Amino acid sequence: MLNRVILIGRLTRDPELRYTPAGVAVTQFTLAVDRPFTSGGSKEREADFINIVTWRQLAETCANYLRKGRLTAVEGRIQVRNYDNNEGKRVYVTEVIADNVRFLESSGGGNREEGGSSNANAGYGGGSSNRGGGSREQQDPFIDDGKPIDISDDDLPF
Amino acid sequence: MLNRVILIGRLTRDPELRYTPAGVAVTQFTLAVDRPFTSGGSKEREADFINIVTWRQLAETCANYLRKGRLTAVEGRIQVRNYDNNEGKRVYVTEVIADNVRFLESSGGGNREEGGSSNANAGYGGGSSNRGGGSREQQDPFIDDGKPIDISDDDLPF
Amino acid sequence: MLNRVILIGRLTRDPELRYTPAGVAVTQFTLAVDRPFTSGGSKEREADFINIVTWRQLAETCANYLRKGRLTAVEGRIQVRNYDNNEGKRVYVTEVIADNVRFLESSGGGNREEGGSSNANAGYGGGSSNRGGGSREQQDPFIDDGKPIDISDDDLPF
Amino acid sequence: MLNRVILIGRLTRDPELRYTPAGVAVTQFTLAVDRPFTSGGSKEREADFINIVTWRQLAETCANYLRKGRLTAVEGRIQVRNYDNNEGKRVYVTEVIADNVRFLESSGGGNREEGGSSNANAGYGGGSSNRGGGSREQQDPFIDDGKPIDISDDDLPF
DNA sequence: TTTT
DNA sequence: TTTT
Repeated sequence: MLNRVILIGRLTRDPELRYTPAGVAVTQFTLAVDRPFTSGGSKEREADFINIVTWRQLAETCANYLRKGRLTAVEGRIQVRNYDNNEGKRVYVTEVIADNVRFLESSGGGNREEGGSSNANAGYGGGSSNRGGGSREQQDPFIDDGKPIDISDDDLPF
Repeated sequence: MLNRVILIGRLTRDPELRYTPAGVAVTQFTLAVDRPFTSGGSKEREADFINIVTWRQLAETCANYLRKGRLTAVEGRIQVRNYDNNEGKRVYVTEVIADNVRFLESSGGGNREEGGSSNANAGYGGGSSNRGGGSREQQDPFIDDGKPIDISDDDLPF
Repeated sequence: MLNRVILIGRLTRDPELRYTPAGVAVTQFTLAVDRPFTSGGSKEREADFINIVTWRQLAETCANYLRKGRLTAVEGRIQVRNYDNNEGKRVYVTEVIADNVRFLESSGGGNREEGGSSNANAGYGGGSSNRGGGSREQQDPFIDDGKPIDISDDDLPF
Repeated sequence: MLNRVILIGRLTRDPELRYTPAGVAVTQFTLAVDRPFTSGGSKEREADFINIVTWRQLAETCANYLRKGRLTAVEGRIQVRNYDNNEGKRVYVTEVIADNVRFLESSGGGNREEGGSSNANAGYGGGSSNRGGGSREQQDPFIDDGKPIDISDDDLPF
């Protein structure tokens, strides 16, 4: 009936872009979301590692501009898939299907692998527009203003 | 950093109340949340089955008043636990830790097991106040007004 | 950047459907959302009265099926408009622009004006399809199943 | 019943800290939240300017560390107050009462008034602990790690 | 101007 | 393993 999730956290690694056999772009990444407390006596801050999936144009934009370590806001819904693994056991997978992603940090801010970002973008961008279709020409949105970026998907079923 | 979930769906079965060795009440149930679309050519409405966990006073109230089939709103955060199963394989479990639950349907409305509700309440309520501590005397909130109920936990870590 | 609101409350009166000069449907209603506490010594439950605006197809469906007193979930974003009133003073108006509305109560449940619903629907529905265009033929969704209804707008700017 | 808001935007000015006659800290600020589209033919990005109110410890922390222009996430609920103005007319005020605020930018990042931040903090901090009570000694959380800060209120009524 |  |  109603299923809404909003998360802010950091990517645990660079996003992974793939294509379905029909050529639809899918990007997956994991968000580390710090818990609002420390458990037990531990001074260590714990986090939940939450799998995010994006589709189509949003997938391509995420693949182009998100990188490991970036602070990111994600809006979407929880989806629970299940499949039978190779031992015939049913496995349940919970993911957040994002329909709105906000890049809260420009390439310069707090990213440990400086300079890697624009290089990787070119690679991803080139590949995607050749294979997946639907990818408009994009510029690195961080180049001219340093402002966070807003992107949404078109809200189609997936 | 920020982790917020809001769901509306129906319980797939009666909630299960347990107690930790330290006597803390924990209630679990599953919410069936209809997806906003039908996939492929199917006319069948699909749902996500999302596991909900509540603690302490909120756990007792949920065990007392929620029943299979009831339309319910849940507010909380996504938590990902992992443990090693008996084959030494790491298993990941995703749950929503609820801190706010709203009962959107009184016992009369759309429930197939009419009258079962107040009976079960007594059973649960008696058990919980003996074992778990912290349970104040409660009346069936549906008796006198038929209004939805609001309950929240105290927001402590768990 | 990100602006998300989720409310559950009851309509303070029947929704009002209008049309812009260009023929676009707009429906407004107010949601009474009980506060999670009682202020001061008062036993009275207070509420916030929050103005909701819906557009186009969602507006027509809300006008057709929502009625005073109905428990309703609304998802949307906060919008702040301002205009200069007839004394030349700037007035600020805050509304929630809904893109998703869930009817949590069928016509039978908790509505004091029994039977008024289907009558009013016909009136609204007839008027709207004549004037506004874009309104598909609709049946009362409560007739055959008594399930809550899900409706969303098409996510266009407004 | 349920009333949840999540916003990400930038402060339009420095926050304002006041105290009630009873000595309770209240901080107000306005968040500029860019709309997800541009209206009409305009290339200008529009924003909603949303008033935020925080209470007690959260108020003091916001006053200490938030500054004009900072990217900030706010979680809370919509509240509608009304009062009669000096012409005897009823005025309605809509605000977001925040119970959770996340500072998404450290003092260095994207702030146009460089260096102003730590100075102002000291001023506010000193004042608040003298007048308001309840303010624990705090360090500038940005000094040692550059990570965003998480703060919540104690969830009491206000 | 407010709902249950 | 699922609800209406």
